[in-house]
Amino acid sequence: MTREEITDGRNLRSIATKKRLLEASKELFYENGFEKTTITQIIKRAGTGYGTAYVYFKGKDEILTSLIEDVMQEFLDMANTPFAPATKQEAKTLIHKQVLLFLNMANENHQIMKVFSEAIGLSSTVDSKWNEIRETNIHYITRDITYSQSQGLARTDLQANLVARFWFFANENYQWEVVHKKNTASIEEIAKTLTDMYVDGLYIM
Amino acid sequence: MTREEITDGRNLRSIATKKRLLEASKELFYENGFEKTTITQIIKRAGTGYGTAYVYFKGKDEILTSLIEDVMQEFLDMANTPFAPATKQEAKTLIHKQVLLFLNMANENHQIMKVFSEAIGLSSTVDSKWNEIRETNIHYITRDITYSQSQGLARTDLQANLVARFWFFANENYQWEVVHKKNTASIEEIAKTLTDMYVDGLYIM
DNA sequence: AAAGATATTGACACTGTGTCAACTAAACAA
DNA sequence: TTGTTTAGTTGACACAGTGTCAATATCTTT
Repeated sequence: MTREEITDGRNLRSIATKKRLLEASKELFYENGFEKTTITQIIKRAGTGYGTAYVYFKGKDEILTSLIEDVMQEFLDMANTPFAPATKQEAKTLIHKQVLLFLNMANENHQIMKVFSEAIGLSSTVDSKWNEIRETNIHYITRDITYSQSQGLARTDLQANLVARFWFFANENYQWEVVHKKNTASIEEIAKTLTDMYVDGLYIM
Repeated sequence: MTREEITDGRNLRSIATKKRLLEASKELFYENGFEKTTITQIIKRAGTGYGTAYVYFKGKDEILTSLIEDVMQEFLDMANTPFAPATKQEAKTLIHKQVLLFLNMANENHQIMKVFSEAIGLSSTVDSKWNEIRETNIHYITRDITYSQSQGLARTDLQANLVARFWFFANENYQWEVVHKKNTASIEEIAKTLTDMYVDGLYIM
């Protein structure tokens, strides 16, 4: 209820310290990746003592999660987009837009996403965060497919949740390719191919 | 040319030592995973001295790669299966069979595959090994799609290599689900859904 | 200015890796 | 058989990184 905005000198200092630690971490993660960055490197660049890092964060993991929180929220928000097409063509347009959004977000945040992808598998916290994003996305895709099926737009002989995973997995992997700048085709081309395959495979007519 | 089968007592002993190290490693990897297993644990179970492990392997990575070599070869071999369907229906049958093979192999070798998946991202050697498998598979899938396109069986408005990645990515992720026993549906159901979506999206008629 | 509260610090204990000089044991030569 | 060489084994050591905590510094309040 009451926003405790205690802003005496000490508090301001501690806020600044935490910020310096985060800034330094971000820089180092971008430069050398997550694993190769050590706490010692971070505190040196931030100009603090070793123990200070552990005052603000439980460890390297928590520093990273702190840094990626915003991007992850974007991903979660993006998942729940209104979807109520009346025709197959309309569905295609909506889905295409969605794929583009997804891939472009990956592209724009490729630096932090790269660190993120490295940390999946390295840190169980990051891992479960990504799984949350995954399952949330799949959940909403399933909902959209079910809707299309109920409208007679999509074939009903396929299980919505299985198709949803299929679709998300393909998107996810292309996303990582984009993040690592390994994509052999342009984002636009990728989006077009993915959408065409998907919609023509799932939708009727 | 000349197979140097020196099998004096010393050599036999060293072979046995290496084998013991591999056995112990396998057991521990299965029990506690790759990362949590330490060299000390391994040499204790193998009944050797600490340094001995480093005589036979450069480190934990090399022990693992040694253990997964066989499975990986299987994956590589599997990729290059004859594919020359005359009709869409025939293509569907062949592809369905292939997906089943892929997922079943993952299922049968789920223990070692689980360790494998953990080590991807943790070890650059393992990572690049998996990438090799990936690219090889995608290469052959691309070849098959191109063939189908040339036969007038598949639509030509989609880039074969992009579709191939799309397809492989979906398979790969389902494979990991199977490996981690996270799959929500049976292997048969998964294979059916994947194949239907894919073939109906890509093939004509 | 003394006391109290908060923030900062680096030395320390701990875990794990990889190396290497010393050691042991088998094979061979005389 | 014994001495020598060669192959195989070993654990102590140096090193790198983590996380903790008692001591210290700095700011705020009385």
